[in-house]
Amino acid sequence: MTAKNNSTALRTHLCGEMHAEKIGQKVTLCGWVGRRREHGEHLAFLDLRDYSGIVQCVVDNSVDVRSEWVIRVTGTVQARPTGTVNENIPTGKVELVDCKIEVLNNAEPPPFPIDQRGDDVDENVRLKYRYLDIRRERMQKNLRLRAAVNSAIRKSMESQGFTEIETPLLMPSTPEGAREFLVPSRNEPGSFYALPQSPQLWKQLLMVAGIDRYYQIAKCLRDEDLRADRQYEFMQLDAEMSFVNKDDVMTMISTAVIAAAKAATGSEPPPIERMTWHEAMNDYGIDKPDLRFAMKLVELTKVFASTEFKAFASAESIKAICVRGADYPLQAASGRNKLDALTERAKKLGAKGLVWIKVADGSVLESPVAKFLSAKEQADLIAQTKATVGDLILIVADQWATTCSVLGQLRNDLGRPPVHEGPYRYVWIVDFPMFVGINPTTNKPQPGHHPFCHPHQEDVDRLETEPLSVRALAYDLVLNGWELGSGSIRIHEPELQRRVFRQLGISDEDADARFGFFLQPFKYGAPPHGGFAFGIDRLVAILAGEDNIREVIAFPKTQSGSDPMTNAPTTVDAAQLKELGIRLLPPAIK
RNA sequence: GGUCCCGUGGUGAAGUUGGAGUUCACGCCGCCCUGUCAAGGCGGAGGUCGCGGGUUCAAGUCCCGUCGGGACCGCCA
Repeated sequence: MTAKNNSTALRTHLCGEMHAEKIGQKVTLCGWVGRRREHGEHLAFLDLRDYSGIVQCVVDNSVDVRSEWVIRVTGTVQARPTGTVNENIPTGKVELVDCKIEVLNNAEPPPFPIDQRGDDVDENVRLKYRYLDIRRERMQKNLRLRAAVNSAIRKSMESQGFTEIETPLLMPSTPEGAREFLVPSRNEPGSFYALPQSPQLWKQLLMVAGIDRYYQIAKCLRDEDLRADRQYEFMQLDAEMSFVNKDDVMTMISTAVIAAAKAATGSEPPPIERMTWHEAMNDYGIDKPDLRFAMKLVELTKVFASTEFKAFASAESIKAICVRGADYPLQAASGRNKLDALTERAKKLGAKGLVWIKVADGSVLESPVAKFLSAKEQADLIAQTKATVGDLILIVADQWATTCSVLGQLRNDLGRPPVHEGPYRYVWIVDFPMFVGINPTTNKPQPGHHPFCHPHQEDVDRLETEPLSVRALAYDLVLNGWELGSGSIRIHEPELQRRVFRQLGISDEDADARFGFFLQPFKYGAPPHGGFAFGIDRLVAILAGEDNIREVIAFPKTQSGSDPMTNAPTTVDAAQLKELGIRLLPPAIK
């Protein structure tokens, strides 16, 4: 964790290096004054703190140093007297005595405690004084863990033959997908650069350029609303490689992710399992399944194939989740109010309704609809769900996609633990559909991923005839229900790319106008290639035991996109706007 | 754009059917204290209850609006 030699002109060691083997040595340490414990005229204990830890200094109580003052202490390392060892800190067996104190800087009292109690402070206050928040052990640990992850990824990628190449931050606007941040051009008033949502276009051009294996730990920017797992700006491991299939890509990315996880946690996760998109939707109702808990979707369509119950009679797909009373006693015992709320939730998510059934003593089904279900249906229901007394069964009957997604969301609502809780469950989701549904206004298929994904070779022929049945050579990496990243084999054949664009309602002329600079190069010998990108902030947050990426970012934005410390974003003066040829509209009146 | 939660000395909280800025812990300042380690004891300072309206004899408390923060939905190809 520390460099071999931490001595500088001002210090000989770090606080955290003060262990028993240093006893007898004269050392000089620099750091901040943590806590001060006074014991009469000629004795006080100071906790001296730097990033490596704290060490106790025994000083004369006449020394005037206070909370967070920056001091330089020269003293002798001594074993603590019998009975005064502190087992709770790594340096607890020793202390510094005969201390000479030099004040390097004094300090106002900090607005919040620079210790674990800072965790409970309003996050807005922490962000306003982020430089003090980062002094705390938690943030020091998180940022250094992040650095270790970055380093492990770089080592892994380089050892696998990848070349690190930086790509531009200022690029043309390509207004597909996420909203872009725009940067006005001074030399060409009225024209704008866009900041990259990802280096996608650049890295594919690097494949045309014969780089073969590219990677970059790249900053990406998206002007979309923020969340616990989303910031305007975020870091991605961005990679692309030539002459590969999807297994090559997933193998190499898995190697880097496993190396990062090992660097962060000290233990290597098992090989990353795979699941098709259809399996994920069918069994978990979501394309980023959280495998840490069961409550899988149970197939019931055949059970109710000839039911008298109207709500089930004509449904394409009937599925259930079983909330085990043994695992989720509160949720399974939900009263009428909670069950009504669940029903409302299901309707909001697109279901026509939600059927709830409680399994009471003697396996009697308690439900408003129990009387509509035959004895065989009830028995089969119990058999399929393996429900026992005290369990709650939630059933949705609808089109397949709706049934799955509604139950998948309810499953997460009811059973999902905080994202950082172990165990870590990585999973590759493969065989995503090329298109997801039809856009009602344009009557064209909607892209599942970006439009450069290569269709599955077996499905290319159905691109025009049955577009919704076409699988893409696309894959996502999921950890504990968070999408870490996604990738695909790209289209390298210009004609196939045009066919895909046409399916999306983008004419050849439109494609040339919007992506010409990108498509033109593919005429000059683009190799087959594919790649991947995954979010470093998300991976680090989970590995650091945090459920919010702000905790692993030095200077994050709030949920409304502002920075309480710098007050960004701010207005700019008229001269700056004039130079850019920009005139502001009056504020909208509500 | 939407739903829900939060806003009380520097920090974290409590504040009842509406009745005096009341309370608790930490921090801060001063004094005391020679083995503590989130030290301890005594004393003190510190608040426009986010802001603006309204109801009321009376509002931290009820109502409306607004600002800020958070969780989620939409959005994030």
